[in-house]
Amino acid sequence: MAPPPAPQTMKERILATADKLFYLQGIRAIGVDTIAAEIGISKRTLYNHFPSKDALIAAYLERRFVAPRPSDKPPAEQILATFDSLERRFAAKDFRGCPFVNAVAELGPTDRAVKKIAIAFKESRRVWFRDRLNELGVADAEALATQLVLLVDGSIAQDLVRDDPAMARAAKEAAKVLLRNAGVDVGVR
Amino acid sequence: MAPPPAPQTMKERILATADKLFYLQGIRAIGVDTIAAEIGISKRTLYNHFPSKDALIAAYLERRFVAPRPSDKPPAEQILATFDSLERRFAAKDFRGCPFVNAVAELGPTDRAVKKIAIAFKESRRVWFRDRLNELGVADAEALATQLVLLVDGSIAQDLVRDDPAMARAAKEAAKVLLRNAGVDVGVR
DNA sequence: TTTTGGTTACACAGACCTGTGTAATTAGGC
DNA sequence: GCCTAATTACACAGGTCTGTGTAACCAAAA
Repeated sequence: MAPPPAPQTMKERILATADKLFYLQGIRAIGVDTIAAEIGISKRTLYNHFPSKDALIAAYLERRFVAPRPSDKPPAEQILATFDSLERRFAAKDFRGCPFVNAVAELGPTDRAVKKIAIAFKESRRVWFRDRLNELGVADAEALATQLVLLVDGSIAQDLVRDDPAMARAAKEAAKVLLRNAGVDVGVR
Repeated sequence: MAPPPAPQTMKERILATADKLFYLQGIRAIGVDTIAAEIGISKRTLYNHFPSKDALIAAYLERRFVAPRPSDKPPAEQILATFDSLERRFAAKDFRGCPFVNAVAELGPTDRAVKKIAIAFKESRRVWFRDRLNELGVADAEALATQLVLLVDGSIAQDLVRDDPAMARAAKEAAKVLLRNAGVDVGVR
């Protein structure tokens, strides 16, 4: 039924390893040598698949840019589930904040390409919230969606420095207040 | 009346320059040579004042750690004014996110010293909100204070990638809802 | 078998980094 | 004038980084 485990292409192996190292230790902190050594390939092979480290960085971020899969749960539940999933990710010891925000923070105002991807990602998340809110018939879905992404990114930043998964719960409680204030039913208070 | 412009000590000049460069371009992106050259001093002089770059980084962050000055305005106003001040900072072209979050993102899980300072800073901000909320007699000041810092850090992260000062206004509106929900009078809706 | 394409080992250029060593120079306090 | 302390110029060690050049190798396809 399931297709046989697709033999990972070399490119994918490189990307997966770059992802792990870049995300956990920082993009500037990891050299291409380190990535190649981790896989056990030569640096030459890596450069045969990516013309430069910058290209690898861009591919790393693009690979992180996955759309949330559609759900058939009620929109309000979907929204709140976001924060539960956040809490689970915070609890994992390999959580290190938002890769897009981190990349922008690290690579600075220099790197236009990185910033562009980060903006697209953030906007996609905001739009996802907005669409769910529209399904709920919320009046100013745009504004509320923005407020919800603030809670998401705020809890991520806080957890990054404090390592406290409770930040996700705090964000969820705040989100409930905002939703209720917009007329959304989020269960008994 | 005003004291004569205190002749900036060498140490302060170094710190001020390190601050500008570290903050705007990133800590890893700036070498000590660059800092010395920017001031027009020799690298040797810099190392006479700071034993290592790590020490300079720590001093940079500690210098950024300034307590908000006490105000005699009503607590609710003080809280909301936080977001106005945030909006002004976002509008400045030299805003580049929270230096503490950026440092943690950049220097990774490696640097304990940096993380420690960042945690202390974030906690001090939370406590400041909590104290204002207690003055207002809010029931669960701890929880609400946490939610407010989420909005602050969320808007900072969003502005970092999107360069959109409106994030501060969105955070302020959300804060108003949360405050009103806690029984605080924040003016007519 | 021969060809082809990806891979490896390895050296290397050129740049940048942190940190040190040293001797000459400057400037202020006495 | 003299002493002291900071500063300077400058070289350099030792490390890291990105990216390239090259010749050998291996496996599978033709």
